[in-house]
Amino acid sequence: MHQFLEHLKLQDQEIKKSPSIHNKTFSEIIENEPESITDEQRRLRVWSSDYDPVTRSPFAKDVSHLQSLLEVLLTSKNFDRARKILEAIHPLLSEPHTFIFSVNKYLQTWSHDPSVHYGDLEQFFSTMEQRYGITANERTFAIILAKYISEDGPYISYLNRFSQSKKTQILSYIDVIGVEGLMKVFSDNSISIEDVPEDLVNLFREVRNELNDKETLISEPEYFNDDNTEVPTVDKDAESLRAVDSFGLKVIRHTLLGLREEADSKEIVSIIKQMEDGLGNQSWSDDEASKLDFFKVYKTLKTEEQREKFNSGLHSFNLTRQRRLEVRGADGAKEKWKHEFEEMQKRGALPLNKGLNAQLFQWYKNLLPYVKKEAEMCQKLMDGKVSKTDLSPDEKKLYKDREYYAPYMVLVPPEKMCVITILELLKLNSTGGIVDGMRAARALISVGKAVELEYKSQSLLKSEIKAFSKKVKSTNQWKRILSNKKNNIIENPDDSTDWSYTVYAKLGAVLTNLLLFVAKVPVKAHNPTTGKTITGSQPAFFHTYQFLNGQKLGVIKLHKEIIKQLAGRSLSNAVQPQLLPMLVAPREWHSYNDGGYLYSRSTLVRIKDSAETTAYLRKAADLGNLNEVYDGLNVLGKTPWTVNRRVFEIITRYWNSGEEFLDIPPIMEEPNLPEPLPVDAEPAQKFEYQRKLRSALNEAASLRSQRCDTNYKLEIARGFLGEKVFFPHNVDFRGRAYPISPHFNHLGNDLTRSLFLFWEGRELGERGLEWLKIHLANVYGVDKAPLNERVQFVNDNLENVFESARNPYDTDAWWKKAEKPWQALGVCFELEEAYKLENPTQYVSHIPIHQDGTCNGLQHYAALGGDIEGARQVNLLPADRPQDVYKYVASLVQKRIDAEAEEGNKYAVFLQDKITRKVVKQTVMTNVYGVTFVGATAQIKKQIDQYFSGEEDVADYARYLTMHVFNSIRELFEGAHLIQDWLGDAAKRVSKSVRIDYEDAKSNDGKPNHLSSVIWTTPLGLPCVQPYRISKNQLIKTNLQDISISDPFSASQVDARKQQAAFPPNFVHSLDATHMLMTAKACGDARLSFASVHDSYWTHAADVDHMNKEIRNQFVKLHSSNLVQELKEEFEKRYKNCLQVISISGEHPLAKEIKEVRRNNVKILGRAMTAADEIYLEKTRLEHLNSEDPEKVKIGKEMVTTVSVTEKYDLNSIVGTTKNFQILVPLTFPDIPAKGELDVEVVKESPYFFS
Amino acid sequence: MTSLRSFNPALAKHFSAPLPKFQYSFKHLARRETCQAILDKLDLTKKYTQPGKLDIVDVFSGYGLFSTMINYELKPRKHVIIENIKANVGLWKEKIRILENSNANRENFVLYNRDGYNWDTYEDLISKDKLISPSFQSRDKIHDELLIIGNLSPTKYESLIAQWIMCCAYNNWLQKYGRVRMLCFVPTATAKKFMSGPAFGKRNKSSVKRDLFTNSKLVAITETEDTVVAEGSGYDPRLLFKDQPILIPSKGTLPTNSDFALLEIEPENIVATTAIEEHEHFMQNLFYSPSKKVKDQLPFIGPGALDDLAPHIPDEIMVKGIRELTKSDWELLFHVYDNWPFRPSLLDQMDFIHEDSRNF
DNA sequence: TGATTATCTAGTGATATAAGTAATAGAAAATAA
DNA sequence: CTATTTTCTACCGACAATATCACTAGATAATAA
Repeated sequence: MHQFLEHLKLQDQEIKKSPSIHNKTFSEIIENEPESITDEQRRLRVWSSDYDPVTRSPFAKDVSHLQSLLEVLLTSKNFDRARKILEAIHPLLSEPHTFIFSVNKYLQTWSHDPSVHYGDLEQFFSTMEQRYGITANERTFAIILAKYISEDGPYISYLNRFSQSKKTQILSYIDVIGVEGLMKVFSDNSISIEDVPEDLVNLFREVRNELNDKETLISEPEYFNDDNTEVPTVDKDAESLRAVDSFGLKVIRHTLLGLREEADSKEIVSIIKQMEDGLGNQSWSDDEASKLDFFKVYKTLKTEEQREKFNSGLHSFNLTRQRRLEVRGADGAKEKWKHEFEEMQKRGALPLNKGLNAQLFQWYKNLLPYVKKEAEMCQKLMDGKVSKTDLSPDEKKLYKDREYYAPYMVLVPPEKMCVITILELLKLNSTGGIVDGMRAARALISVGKAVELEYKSQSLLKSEIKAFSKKVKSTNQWKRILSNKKNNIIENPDDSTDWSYTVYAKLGAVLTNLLLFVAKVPVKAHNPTTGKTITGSQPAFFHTYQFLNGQKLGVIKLHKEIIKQLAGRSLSNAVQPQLLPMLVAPREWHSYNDGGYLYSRSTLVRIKDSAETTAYLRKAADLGNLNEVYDGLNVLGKTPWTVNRRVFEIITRYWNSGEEFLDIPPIMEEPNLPEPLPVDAEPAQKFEYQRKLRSALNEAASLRSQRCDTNYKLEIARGFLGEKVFFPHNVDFRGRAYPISPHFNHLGNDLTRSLFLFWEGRELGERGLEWLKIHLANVYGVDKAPLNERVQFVNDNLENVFESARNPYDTDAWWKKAEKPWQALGVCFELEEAYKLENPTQYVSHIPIHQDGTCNGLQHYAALGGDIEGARQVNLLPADRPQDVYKYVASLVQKRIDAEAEEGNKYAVFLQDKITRKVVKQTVMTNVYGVTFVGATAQIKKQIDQYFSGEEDVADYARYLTMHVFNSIRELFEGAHLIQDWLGDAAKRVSKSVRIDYEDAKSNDGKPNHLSSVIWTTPLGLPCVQPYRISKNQLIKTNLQDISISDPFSASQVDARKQQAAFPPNFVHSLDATHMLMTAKACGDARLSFASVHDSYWTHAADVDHMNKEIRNQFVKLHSSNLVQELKEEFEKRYKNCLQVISISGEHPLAKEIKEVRRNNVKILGRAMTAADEIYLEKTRLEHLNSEDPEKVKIGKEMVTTVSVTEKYDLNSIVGTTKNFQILVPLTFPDIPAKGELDVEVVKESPYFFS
Repeated sequence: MTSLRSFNPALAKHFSAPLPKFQYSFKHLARRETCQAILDKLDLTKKYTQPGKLDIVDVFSGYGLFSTMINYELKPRKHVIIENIKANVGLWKEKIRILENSNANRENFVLYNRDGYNWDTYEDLISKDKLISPSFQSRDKIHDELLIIGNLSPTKYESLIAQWIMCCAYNNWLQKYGRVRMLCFVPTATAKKFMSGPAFGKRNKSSVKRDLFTNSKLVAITETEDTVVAEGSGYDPRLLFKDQPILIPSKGTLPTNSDFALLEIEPENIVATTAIEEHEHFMQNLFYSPSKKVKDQLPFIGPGALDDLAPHIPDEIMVKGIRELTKSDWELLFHVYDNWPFRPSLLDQMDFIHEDSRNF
């Protein structure tokens, strides 16, 4: 015992600080620099639990910096520098075997250099082998093989050095060897089909039979253009659309989407021509391809065969467009500005309020030389052509800064960087709570990230071009040949390294600063003293700061003139083209970071700052645990959509009127500002004035941002009219799915949702027609009646429906009174069309029908708790009519209040007749999210405010009412609350626990660190890591201002409060997400079109019955096991090596015993015991107990620690007395609440479970 | 030590009782000797020569030793104690009870159980409850019938002292009756900042405003614990030299070892104009980076400010650091700014974060 | 030349910034005595 | 080790404070031996 305490004394000597390489510039890094790094420093650390095989490298930040430097230096062919970086990486790696990935990266890029020969590669590798003891993997061999091939070396004999299985693996690296290379290899007769990877067999066959279809060879892939080729725009259309333009609907189609490709449109146009007979007397000319309403054509097709052919032709056309969209988007924007600029010049004067685009082009022209110059300076610096010696201190600083970002500045052509900078700054207008401006930090980061995105798209494109070299067939055809290949063929998923925030910020700051410098706007003003009108130009952007509760906030503001020109519109081009909806199905998810768009990387899980989440995810992906998640998401991604043109036209008309209509806000008028006060007004009045002013401005800003947001949605929708579109999805950390494309997606409000149609159609049938009607009733607001009554409701209103469809603009049209009017209108159109047919059931419907869970969170809680009464209220039990929870709660509240009113309670008397469903709804909903009493009171207050004239104290009434609502909810969902409480308690214990690890436990203030997040695994295998930690801020100096961002690499303490409060809702959400993904998979397997908004599942009317069955089956399947019990077991495993702090009475015998142990230890230690010390001793004890050495075990058994003495006691019995003595005990979890009698199977028979 | 001439013997027993345990982050003078020394230094009897006419508004007096002593010295017509912290209200009720018993409260203490932070308190004090009715006096001199005492020692009340200073400029609140002297206990950090002169490291916007709108003295400071005070981390040395503040022994405070300072603030004769509001923004913009020079900070004044204003500003000011600017420098800059046609409106400069207030 | 000391630098932590706090209440965490 | 004071108050999608200075440790330059 004594010795351990002595050892503990030694531990006090500080561990040496690690070097910080992450903010060294490329030239400051020398190979092998950190030789001083010890194995101890390099040791892998754990995140939340040492049970999980998920680790954290202490140098992750440095390694990531070096890897990104390596990549960009290689791209710019600085091989010497890159090599230094490469060798600097090695000592920082906690797992040395991963070094091979970096080596391969170097090797591969280096091998493309013409001056390098295959001998050099082999030489280089053997050097590395000797120096670092790494072993080559198949990719390494593939790289060398590729060099052999390209130099016509003896590649076959090289390949034949390897065993057959190894050969096969080497050949599977298409991205390295390239299709052309593979063809060479395959054409060699010594290679047999057994050597060929399974997924390349097609290619192999193709090669061996190639002679048969030589004529399909074309000289080069169609998109293989240089960056400086012009992107065609269509003048005629731009002209004819200007009228629309003035209403605020700009057209993105011809700049972003209609990058017209003669070659590619040919195929689809010819298909359409072939089908002309079936299309009546319409005819199509070539150049109309870009204006085609593909959906309109598609709908008219009669046979399955036709449709298949059409879809296939369209796919090929769209694939090209999608590529262009992602890779060339920035050019499109520039061309549009240029076009308008030239038009303006032709017409002479440049009117002030017109021609925003021309203005932008002017900025672009002014900005370009500066950016070019900056890039040149960076290049010079990297070439070592700048001497550092005779610089002034200021210049030295500048130099140092430039040295940091230079490697990243020379990657993307200056032209593109200019466009990106302008677009980003305009896009961010009015974000982050800043009116007419943006947060500077966000702006800089965004610009930096946008450059990165551009660079990555470009390099992905380049590597694709390399893989499919020029001489092969059109890429599309090859892709088809290779389509059954599992992995991404154009990229190695291992080597994606994000740039650091420092790089984003510095790069962004350079570009932003230059733009702020050059961008001017013409102004006119009256000089108040002379009365003359002055004209001149002023900076278009203005860097300033704002104070928020006494905190400084860097801000970039836009000039009023620019704001005027934007006039509450959004800039269509500003939507990152890489993130628009897709024209082809997204790439399937194959890995945690591989899926979605073609040329930009998305992650499976949206991660805020948590490297921990990424680590867990990566591990899960490596273990193959995520496949079911992929499957579900892939179903969502494969659902093709189109825009509902009829509804769109109606919306546009109301939108263009500029007036308020339903949920369309009016065009902004001047905000209604309060009258200014005299200067010597009382302080109280002044502050009141400020308050009013703020609220007026806030209101105006809300309206405008709403209008702006809607504008974005409509513009994107317009761009995709008639198109077949897809939405790539990913999930939040709980597994809930979201479309990646912002603004316009089916998760939007009523207006947005009404624009969505399934591309595929399904004949209604009897049931489908009924469901269509039920859907109408639902969106109309009649969703609490039995299904037949809902059908009846629509039947009763059929005339109204038809009338709505025929005269939608009527002032008091029926559809406008619906709860969700736009969607109602959509259904009206559909029904009217259907009834035009003799037999409406034969109508081919495209509209999605929604099935919503009633209080989905509570449904899961009820299933978890087996709580029959709760289950009944949320329709888990079969019933004749749907239960309305809100109404029921309201009635419970009513009962309570009535009772108290009897007794003369004045609150009760007043509120007696004011208890409605609406009053309680929000509180019931948010109750699942753990709303507190105060929060709920605020909600209720808002609801009952209207009944008060001002004098009475509304808050008292609200509080009173809230109390009853809370009690009623608790009474009704007793089971749910028990579960909720259990989850909360478990989360609290975890987030307040201490790992048995001295280093972790030690902290400055003597209190133990709490480092364990709540982590659980969904039934589909997705690890959920709650990302709530106390963030540590990192300061980045840029030449615009310093910015602080939370350091994503810090492993700081958990935010216990947040962990606890958020766990119950997060857990339930992870379950509903699981349910959704399971249902998606099932529906996908049944080939239904499927979409979802968390707890609302969509499909064709005809397929609703089928989907409903799946919804119920999957729910039962999900809840067939005791999920809470499993969770508890998972927790017990994961946190078994953790201690928790509990408080007991100081008088308790255990307390006395512990005091005794502490006293003894203090004597030896010579200082006060900290919690960390106790943990250290306990850790030592456990190590000895678990040792192989019986001698050690013996010592362990004899050791007495503050923790070991607690083993004799039943801790649960101690808790409860006066608590003032804190002790450490092993982490345990309370027993789970007893499950009720509910058999989940019954939901299979419950019609209103989802409806 | 001289006699405690200002100590009210009637309260001797009261102040000999054990000190209250908790102070709600307020700090107080706890020794009669210290208070006496401060009162001697303030020499207020010369400034308020008509005892029968003086009203004292005493905010957050708390423990109240200093209040009772200043009361005993000045013998005011009314001494309004504004307090609403339960424990302190109790203390004051006790004091008044004692005084009433001993001499019918000839000290004229009135307890006003309201929140001293709230502006309405002062409004009601005069208009509704009419405890005092101050006279409007000319702004040529300091008001001699009204005195404000405020214990703003909790750091969170730093905003209050800042606002009280602005009331001097805007001639509102109690300052509308004339230039009313204020005696304020403030945290040491606040005193160091607010009392800094030009070029001192802690010079900030508030200290400029203090310069512009008031004539203030540092009356007393608490003893610093550590003998070694780093350069620039203490008070402005010129200030210490000029005002020769009384040193409050660290054991003479309640709670012990707490640090604070006493300021005597006399409003200057300022005419309230809208320009003052604009100047506030002007100062704020320049003070974004207080270590930079005027020429570096001018662009933050508004779009085009550097080009438009620079020609009107003398070079020697342009190269001065923001903190180095003196009162007259600032006045010159204000003048230039006032004449700039493109100067941004108050509305444009308002710091404002839009919050999404949408709910279901 | 090697050792020692002065000087410089980057990195870290603390503090200030503005200038209504509160219209609400009750538990939990933080902090001071 | 208690009592008081402060903090915070609904989940997710959705991301952010910055300038300055004093102080430290480690690196570099300078100096004297």
